[in-house]
Amino acid sequence: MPHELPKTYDPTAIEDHWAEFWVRENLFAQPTPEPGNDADQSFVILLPPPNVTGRLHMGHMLNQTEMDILTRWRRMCGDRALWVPGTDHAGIATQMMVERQVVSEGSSRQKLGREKFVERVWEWKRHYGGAILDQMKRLGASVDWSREYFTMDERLSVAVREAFVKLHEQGLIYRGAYIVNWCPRCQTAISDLEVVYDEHKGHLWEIRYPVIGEDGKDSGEFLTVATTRPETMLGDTAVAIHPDDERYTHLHGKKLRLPLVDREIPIILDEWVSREFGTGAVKVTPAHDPNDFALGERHHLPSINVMDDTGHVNENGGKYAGLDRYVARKEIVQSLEERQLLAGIKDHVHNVGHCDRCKTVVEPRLSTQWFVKIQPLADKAIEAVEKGHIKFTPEMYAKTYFEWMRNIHDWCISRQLWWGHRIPAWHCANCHKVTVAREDPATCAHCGSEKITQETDVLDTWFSSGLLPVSVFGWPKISQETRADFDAFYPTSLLVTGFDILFFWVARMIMLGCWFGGDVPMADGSPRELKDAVPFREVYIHALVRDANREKMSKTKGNVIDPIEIVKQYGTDAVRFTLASMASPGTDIAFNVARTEGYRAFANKIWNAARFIFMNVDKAAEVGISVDRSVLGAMPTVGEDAPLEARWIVAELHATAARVNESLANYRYDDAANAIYQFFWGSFCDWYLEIVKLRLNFETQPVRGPEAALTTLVGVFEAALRLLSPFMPFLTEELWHAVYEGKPPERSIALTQYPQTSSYEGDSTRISFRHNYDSTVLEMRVIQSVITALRSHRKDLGVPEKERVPAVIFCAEEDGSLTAGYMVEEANRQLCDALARVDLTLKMERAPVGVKARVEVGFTVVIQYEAKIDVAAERERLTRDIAKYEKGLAAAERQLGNEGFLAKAPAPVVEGLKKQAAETKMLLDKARAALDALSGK
RNA sequence: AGGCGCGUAGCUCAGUUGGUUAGAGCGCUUCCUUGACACGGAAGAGGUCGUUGGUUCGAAUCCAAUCGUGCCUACCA
Repeated sequence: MPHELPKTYDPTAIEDHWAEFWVRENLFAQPTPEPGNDADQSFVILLPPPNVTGRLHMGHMLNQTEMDILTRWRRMCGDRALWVPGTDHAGIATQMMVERQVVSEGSSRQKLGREKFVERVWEWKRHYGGAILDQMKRLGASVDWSREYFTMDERLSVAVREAFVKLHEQGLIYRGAYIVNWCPRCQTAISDLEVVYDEHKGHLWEIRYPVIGEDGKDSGEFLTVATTRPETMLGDTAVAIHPDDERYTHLHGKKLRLPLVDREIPIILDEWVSREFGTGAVKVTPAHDPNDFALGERHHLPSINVMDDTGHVNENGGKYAGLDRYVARKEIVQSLEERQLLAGIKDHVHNVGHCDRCKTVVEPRLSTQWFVKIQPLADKAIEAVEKGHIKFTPEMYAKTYFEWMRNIHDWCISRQLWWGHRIPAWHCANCHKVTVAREDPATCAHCGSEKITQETDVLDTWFSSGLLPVSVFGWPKISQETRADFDAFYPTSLLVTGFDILFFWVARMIMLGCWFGGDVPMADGSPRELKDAVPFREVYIHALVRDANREKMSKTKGNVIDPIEIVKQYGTDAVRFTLASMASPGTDIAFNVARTEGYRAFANKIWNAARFIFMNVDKAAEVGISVDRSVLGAMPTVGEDAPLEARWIVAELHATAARVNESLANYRYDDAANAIYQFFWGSFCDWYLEIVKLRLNFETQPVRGPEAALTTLVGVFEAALRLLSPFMPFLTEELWHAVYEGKPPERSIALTQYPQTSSYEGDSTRISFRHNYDSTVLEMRVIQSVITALRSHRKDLGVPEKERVPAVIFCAEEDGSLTAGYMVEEANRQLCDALARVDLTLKMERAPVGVKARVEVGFTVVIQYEAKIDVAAERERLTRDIAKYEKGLAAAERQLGNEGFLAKAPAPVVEGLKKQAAETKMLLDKARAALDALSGK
């Protein structure tokens, strides 16, 4: 069956087909292994769950490309590879989205009521929630779709409830009134990490608070405070000054009358107050500021909440009640001014916190919330990394991790939302105590009353996603029958994620994983130690994908690159390769489509190499020669008697495979990708294919030569496809199937063996890669440099491209015997003849002076061609060369004359430099002679 | 305010423990539509490695200072 491939590679024509094929065939499903399997053989990776409302962006694509490369690589290396996909229910984002939808229909969340609204969210999720995973399917991510999770799934919800109840039993969950970041628009508490600070030009209002005299009446004196949020004064319960502030010593023990509210408040002394800032007197509003709250605790001050859920002044605000916080601010400032209590307004630049989701200004607010007492969990999480049970790449992120973990605050886990895991706590109307339970209780655990109602708050989304590494493998329901997954797949091998997620997934998964993973005994029944309780053994952190100008992508700037669009234009493989080749650990990726264009060209190059190969396979078939496909699938080998190019390309393939395997083991996707690129294009196509063309003359040559050449050609190509496959799964899948002409030994290239160099050892009739690599490559390099010198020289002389010309290569004694040794071989001279289009003669002597020549280390070539020599240009070139050589030689001689260098530098370095100096001297002499000869004319 | 990075060719980036003449892709110049490929081939040009000082026989690499630049954390009213 002849191969029919179009001249240009068109990714769109094949990618959909294979993407569907991989999913349909369930190719990457990793069934639960039989008990007793070695967990060390597993490579397990959990997709950091994208937001269910999300669309795929470049960051995801980078993240997934890296995971897919590793997973495909480990799978092909023989590991039990498992990549588990899923999505996160994303409490606030999803609720917001559906709420907007409901409002656009003229209804509202409140009108629908909790139950109906939650049903609406589920409905939305069923219809649109799979978008990002569908995109993943199209991009060929080799995940196990049969294990797809959603954080609100029943089995994962069981884990959430278990974790909550357990932490509660352990005394690590408490409920209380504290200052939290409150979003008045989302009407929920949000985490510190969901608050983004923006610099904002505001004001510092200075307000005069009347001092109350001994008699209980205003003394006529004032204490001036400074504030950026004057409206919070309605809730002031003190004013604080520094105890050593001499300006205010006489006010110690006095009271003030809070303007507009007429409340008597004390002056308190606290060293926290900065004497330099503002007026040195700070109003204290414990219900609306975390620092003030702490002051209030220290000084036993009451907290007066003056704001409601929506950011409006509440009934405690007297006549300002009902006003929006900014309207209230304006009116309060005006009232103060009218009463001459405003001492001044100064411009003040400060940071204002905004809700990460909706950009509304966050209101620090006292409210009753549920918290996790985090220190015990953090301690374990710190220990796990300190002891090396979890390794970070790049290492510097461990520092960031420690920094954050060591300064951690208790975790506010309650959210005033409807979409999420509802907190399993019931309040009793009778005894007012709380019942926390695994199963919904009918009565209060304390007094037996039936008048109990479930807590309305839900849990922070991270509470559930942080549990994923344990929960996706069955925790907490680990029994003798159900534990096979956990035994085989926990701890997972690796988490791949962006640095911006360090404190979300990474930190939380480590804390919760170490805490609950340890509950599950090992397969042999022994207790699980911390090193095996960790959720993953390694963390690889990648950087940000920026635009071509290194700008951060953002919707407002309009510079967002949609990966799907780029994929449509250039093909998935090209985009993947772009990301991989730039994914150097710790460096942001400036995504430039010019580069993707280059890798599309690379794909096209391989495609055309395949066309060439298939063309020859077909030609061979016509004369009855067929390729022995039974030798494919392993690492190609050749005998010592094989022609140079065959020995060389096989040696290069082995070297490349070694480098790629090593690079991937160190997360050097860039090194790995570049090594393959260099091999495929620079070695295989540029040199090997050009040479092998000479061998594939089926009509005129004896059969054995072309047949052997064809076998090596196909063998190396097939192995190289496997090497490239994790990076370019689509192209390689297509061509690999074509190599086997529809009768492949596996369903997919992804299930074949990854090229390894170790398989090359042990067979003495074959050249050993390690043993012969150097000599083969050296020989080839010499041939290449001769060919390049000839080509270059042709250009200098202006020889027409197609013209075949006589040439002489001079290898004098002083040049050493290396080149001469190789050029004595007729086969090698023939290679030079063919690739440089010359008729080459070897002369073991010095090149004649005064002849236009090309001088190289080890040899000189002269092409016999009548050419007009541009004397001026030639002189300029020689002069430039001489200067370069002189400089190099002087530097080398200076160092060689340095006794310290000779005494201390290692011998190979000294030897190398000596050799280099000699070579440079030779080149310099010849260049000088040539210049003299030129001038003599 | 603290912490962490980065500064190498026109652009985007490699350069692992200091060691021979600092690499790649894209872009650029010249020539070539030769039977795999013009998304191609061939040959080239292009860098005092931000600056200054130090350690060393030897520094892009280590140290210090300095300039520039980016990010993270905190959030003094």
